[in-house]
Amino acid sequence: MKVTSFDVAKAAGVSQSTVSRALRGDPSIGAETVRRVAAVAAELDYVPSERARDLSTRSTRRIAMVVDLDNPLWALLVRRLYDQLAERDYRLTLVAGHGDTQNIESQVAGGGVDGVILSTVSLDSSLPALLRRRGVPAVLLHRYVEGTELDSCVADNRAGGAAAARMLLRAGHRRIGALLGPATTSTGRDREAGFRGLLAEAGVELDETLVRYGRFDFDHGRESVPALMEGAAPPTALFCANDIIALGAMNSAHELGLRVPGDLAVIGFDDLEQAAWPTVALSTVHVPFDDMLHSAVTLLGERIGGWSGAGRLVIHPVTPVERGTHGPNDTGRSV
Amino acid sequence: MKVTSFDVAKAAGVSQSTVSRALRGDPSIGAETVRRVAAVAAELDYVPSERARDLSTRSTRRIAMVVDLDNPLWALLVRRLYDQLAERDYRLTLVAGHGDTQNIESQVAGGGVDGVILSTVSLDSSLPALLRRRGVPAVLLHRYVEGTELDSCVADNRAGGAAAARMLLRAGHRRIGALLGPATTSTGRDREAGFRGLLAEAGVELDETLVRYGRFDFDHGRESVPALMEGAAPPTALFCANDIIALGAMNSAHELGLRVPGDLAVIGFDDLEQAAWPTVALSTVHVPFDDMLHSAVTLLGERIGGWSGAGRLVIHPVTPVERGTHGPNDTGRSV
DNA sequence: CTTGGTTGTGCATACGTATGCATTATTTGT
DNA sequence: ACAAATAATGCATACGTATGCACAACCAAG
Repeated sequence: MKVTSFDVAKAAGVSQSTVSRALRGDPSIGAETVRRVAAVAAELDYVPSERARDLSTRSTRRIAMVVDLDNPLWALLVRRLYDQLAERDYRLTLVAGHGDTQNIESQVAGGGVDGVILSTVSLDSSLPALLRRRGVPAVLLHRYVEGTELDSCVADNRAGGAAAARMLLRAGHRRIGALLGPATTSTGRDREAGFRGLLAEAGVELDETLVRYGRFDFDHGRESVPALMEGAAPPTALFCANDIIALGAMNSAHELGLRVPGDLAVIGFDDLEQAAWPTVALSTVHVPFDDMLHSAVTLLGERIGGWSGAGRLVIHPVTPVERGTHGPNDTGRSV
Repeated sequence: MKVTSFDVAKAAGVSQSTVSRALRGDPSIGAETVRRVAAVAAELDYVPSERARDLSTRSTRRIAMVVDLDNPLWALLVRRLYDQLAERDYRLTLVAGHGDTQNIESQVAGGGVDGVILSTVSLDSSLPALLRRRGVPAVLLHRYVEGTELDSCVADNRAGGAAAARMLLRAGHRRIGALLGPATTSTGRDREAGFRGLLAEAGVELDETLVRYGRFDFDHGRESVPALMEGAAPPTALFCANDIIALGAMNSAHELGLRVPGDLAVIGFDDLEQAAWPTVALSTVHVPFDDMLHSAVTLLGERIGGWSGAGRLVIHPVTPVERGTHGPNDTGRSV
């Protein structure tokens, strides 16, 4: 039924190995033979079996990306990653971090992919160790795990947290709240550390009743704001650990009839496309995802190429972006 | 280096075939043997080679989804599709529709995937024909191509276009503009046809100078509005062929200092998550993507199972969603 | 005319699992 | 106690490509 390289070989009057070599551009095959084989292959509508090739070459030219599909950020990452990989002739397979561990492990360690990009591991995940043990090339993206020997590409989240705090302080805010990310992720911790660090440095006290931890999602922002604003001494500004949380917060503020930033200033982190939309104009911290992905793919490529050495950590600089949501309070509510 | 089923066999004192059967739960293997083999396999940290299995079984348990990564809608589709496939123990590989044809074809027809979901084909794409010729199970999602024999799952775009028009008419609009999608897609055409059809039925003339065709993206909306509103007789309402276009239009209106819907009413199509956000409150037409994906996966599963028959077309009903952007004009500008 | 080098092809086998069929051990029926 | 049925396992091979090595043909140099 299906046409194989043997069929092509027979029709072209050569051996199967010659067909394989001719079609793959092996220089040891005569020009005339290459032409004939190519003609016959086209004639028979022959397409090499990817499955057989994968087994024979011990490579699939496929990369798995482990992501959290509930976090809208992944769409941005995947879109860019896809092109980066395509340039190097790699395919992309998606693996959701929320699946059962067993399943995830078999997907990344069963030889079905040449490498793995991890963008969703929490600090205590067993995945990095597994990948190392099995010798599967892997890179951590947007996260890192201490003690692992894997390469990591991250943004300078600590500096970004500090930059966000600085923006709010400059706008005159002193009573500042924070909607932070999960403490189980390096991203969450670093952004928090940078933010707290700068406030402390500036001698501004952070009221812990105005600090909430939660997931990196819309609902965290949306559900936290009402409680915060109904307190006795509500904040005049809110640091959100990423843009999604910030968008949730802004929407909640809108529902409560609060003006942003007049009644409540908001600042995010990531600089999603939406943040730049006129109707949003979210002040945030720009993360160079393109650069991060580029490094990640480069590092992964080196590992796949056989490079073995200590795990490297590439930290990408971030840039504060002043838009319209971090401005001063105009209610006199501030200290 | 890598541990194979032969290694496990030797260590357990059985043959390779017994290992294979034991680990896959073949009932013809004795309980005691299964136990011993499983123990040894765990001991040796054995993981079956996916590549070898793929070749041997002529199946990869992998589905390719061909999408347009520039359209934010794909993120929503993929997220849901992933879970649907996971339930049936299938993996997901992404294929960008914007890549070069050669590459796309080899990805879907090289035997690397068990089936294909096409969500980005234009009406003249050669992909459906290719897949049929090679006998690769495939389903069209959110699009259809006339004359193809593939199964298709779509929304009732025609009815949706009509519903949108009806909402605008009920709010009193008579001078209506439209930002339509590409005429090369069934989605674009059907939504347009439904919209035009209902206006004609209601005896309302559509001024062709207020109609613009473009891509299903943010910029289409954002760039079209200024030109439309600067004309001699600007529209009081705008039908956008999808929510992304509508969001672009709303942002543009915001930049021009126009109130929505007071100065310009806007209506979208798809009902993305964002449309329901309080700050957006976009009136739109709900498309049941979950249901569509469910049918698509079901149909595809049947095809993979060997079912062969005429191409089926499943049309899913849509629901108008009245939010805050389609209301009446309050400037007296209307006819 | 011989030797050594080059070029182009074929042979044989590896990749690691799944599975049809034959084989042996065990149980059941009479 | 013997034939027949059943249960458990091993043997051999298929899946379709890539590739190391041997080989044949041809050519140039001595």
